[in-house]
Amino acid sequence: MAKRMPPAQLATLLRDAITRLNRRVRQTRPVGDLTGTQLSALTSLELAGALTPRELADTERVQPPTMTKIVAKLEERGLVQRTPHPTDGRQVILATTDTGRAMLAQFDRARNEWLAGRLAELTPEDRDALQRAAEILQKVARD
Amino acid sequence: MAKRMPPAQLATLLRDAITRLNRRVRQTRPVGDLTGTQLSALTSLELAGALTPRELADTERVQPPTMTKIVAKLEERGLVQRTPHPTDGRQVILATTDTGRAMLAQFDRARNEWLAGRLAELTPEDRDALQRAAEILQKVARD
DNA sequence: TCACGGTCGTTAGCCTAACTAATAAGCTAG
DNA sequence: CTAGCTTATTAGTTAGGCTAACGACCGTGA
Repeated sequence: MAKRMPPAQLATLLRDAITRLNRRVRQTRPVGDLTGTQLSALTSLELAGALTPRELADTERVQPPTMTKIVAKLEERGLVQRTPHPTDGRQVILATTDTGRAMLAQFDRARNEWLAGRLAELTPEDRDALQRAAEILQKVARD
Repeated sequence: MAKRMPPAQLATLLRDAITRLNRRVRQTRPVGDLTGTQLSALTSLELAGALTPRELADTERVQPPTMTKIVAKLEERGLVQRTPHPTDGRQVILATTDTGRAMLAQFDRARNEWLAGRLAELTPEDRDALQRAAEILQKVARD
């Protein structure tokens, strides 16, 4: 591995690597027509269990009106379900439907296929390094 | 660090980490108004020296009409320059102008600021891990 | 108790960025 | 020299983001 570099240079290197990999992964968008944004929102919702639109917007780092549109499309396809909030009449509770969960599993598999294949070709040491890095990056990205 | 995980699971973890970090970095769009797309195209062009619109579209993994629009905006701001192809009358040669190069340097600095700050807060060991990971990811992303 | 300020979700309107289809211009091989 | 390919552009559509504005609803303080 190359010499230890200053944070600014590492930032450039990391950003470049991540941008490229991200494009790469996005290109392998599979059959069916959930866009990346929709898939991401649906995933967040599934992970959280149930969220209000506002909460989902916050986790997706998007403004509420944007989330309104995204949710509308997901609802159109029967992937998420709205129910009224039990005590607060303003709020709405969003949750994934069974259809949504099934779709999610299917897409996740297809989406991961390319990257997983690539990773399988690496040495176990390289994979360990990436696993550690992923955990660090999660922390860094978290606000 | 967690137990060693199979490639498919690592792929999910990595993809998630990278998606989040990418959004984060994109949010720190600096002063002046070059969009991410425009910045990316300008960068590719600068790295390659000179390209035709088709070649630039290919490197950006975008369809030619999309690149037409991007280039039009960059040209409007005097950041890239078109010159006719010496032998093929259909083609056009694109290159960055001095203004474009200056803008590029400035934006790159601003773009890195947030991430570099974040990285500076990590331990040297964590930074080493990220550096190694970035190098591995470059390889993985390279077709 | 009720009026008023704040919150939640949505609508409307705008912009960027991507796509496909169609077209004009130019090249090249038979 | 013409028929067919390639290059770039134009036109039109869709997704996805934003801000501004609004109606419905909550909760608190006079």
